Amino acid sequence: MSYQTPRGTYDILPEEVRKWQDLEQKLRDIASRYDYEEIRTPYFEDTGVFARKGDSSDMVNKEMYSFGDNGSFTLRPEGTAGVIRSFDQHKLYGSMEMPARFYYVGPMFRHERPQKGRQRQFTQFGVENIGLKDPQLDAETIALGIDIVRSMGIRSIKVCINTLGDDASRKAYNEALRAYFAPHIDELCGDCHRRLEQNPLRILDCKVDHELDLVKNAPRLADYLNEESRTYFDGVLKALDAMGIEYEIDDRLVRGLDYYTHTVFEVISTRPESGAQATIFGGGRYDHLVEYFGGPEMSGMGFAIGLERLLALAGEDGYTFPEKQPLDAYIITLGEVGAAPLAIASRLRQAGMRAVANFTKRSLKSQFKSADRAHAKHIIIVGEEELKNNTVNVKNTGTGVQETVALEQLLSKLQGEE
RNA sequence: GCGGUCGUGGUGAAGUUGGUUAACACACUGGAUUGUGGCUCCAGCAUUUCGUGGGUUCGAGUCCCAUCGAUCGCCCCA
Repeated sequence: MSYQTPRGTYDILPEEVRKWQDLEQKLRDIASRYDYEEIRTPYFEDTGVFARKGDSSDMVNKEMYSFGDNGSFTLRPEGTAGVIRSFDQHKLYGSMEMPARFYYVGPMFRHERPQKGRQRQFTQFGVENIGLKDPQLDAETIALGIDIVRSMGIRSIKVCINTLGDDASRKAYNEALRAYFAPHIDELCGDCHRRLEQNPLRILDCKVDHELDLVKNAPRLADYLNEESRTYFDGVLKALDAMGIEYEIDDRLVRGLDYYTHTVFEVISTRPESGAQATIFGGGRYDHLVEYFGGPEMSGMGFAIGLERLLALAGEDGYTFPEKQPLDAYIITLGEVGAAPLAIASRLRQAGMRAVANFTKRSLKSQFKSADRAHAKHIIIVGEEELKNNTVNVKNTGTGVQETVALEQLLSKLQGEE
């Protein structure tokens, strides 16, 4: 019998785990600077949490892992829905200071064809703030994401931003788009036929049709924004300017989830190696999700970062991850020494040191090699002869100096050389 | 879901128009040095085996089909 990881999943081996731990530490530190607190929701929810009526995204329509009676449960394909569901379920709007600020880290699941930077189980870090609708908060949320990307040494990025406007603006625009495209439906691709009904906005960023003059000359949302929406967006841009964050306004940017209103953004890698999956993080404001899950009328804002992509870019951009911690002591043996190495290692660990004892009777040479590989600061040689006098030999691998040390003085000797 | 490329040991890989013995390097293990490593030298290390399962052939790692996986592009998105 031999098994391997299912398609689109992967093991994170110890050497890689060190990188993940480094990254997770940074995520928590940065989130904490903005006073975000972690929230942990289940890895699966009732299917309805994700499959909201009228959602046109592929993620919700054909990429979900559903199971149970009639597919009543679904492995979470994204983080926002679960957080908002939880916020409403526990009526946190009644007990928390607004805006409530949450972050989450964990696996997401989508049934897609795997590719570089696209797995079936992948990891996202995301933030959501709920209960305050203010342009400055939108800008601050984007800044948080950029802080994270920068902390991993990634510099080659571009911030793309757009506004979808409020309901009235969006409704007017959608009608204009339908009216514009309907007579030309034969010129559009199959996916866009569906989009015309469900969410005509998405025709604009269709990869198949975007070169068509028909699409290029389509009505622009900017022309349908009402005063309030326009002012809000200007406020966001001004706030970004104030922080010195450069951005590009992309009026084709509409995002994958249909729940967005007003600000939407994407931060992409400009390095060519990142391939087709260049988006590092993306998100936006959502005015109706809190209400949808049974809460009050409250607006929220958030984004999600793909951590696999972040780590890949950190490596490509030359970020150096912390080295494995060296051992304080590696204990090797000569002759018949019984359980003495174990006892010594145990004592060192009680004192808070990292120690490993070699239990094999291999040649000195190979035991020294093992000690080298462990990058031990000290090699303790427990020999049959010395043990009779209650001593061991201690070699400092930094200086190369070797001394005979009485057992009861070993600990203070090692600590003295720290 | 669609299209292209690929799949040989622990790793990187060589493998000619299908023809006895699957290079080479690194890593690993042991020895030279029977109580002291990081250098050097020597030896061992895929032995019904070339992702898996069928097929063609006197004969297949080399050809065909299927399947699983990886990878790149499309779609989608983090």
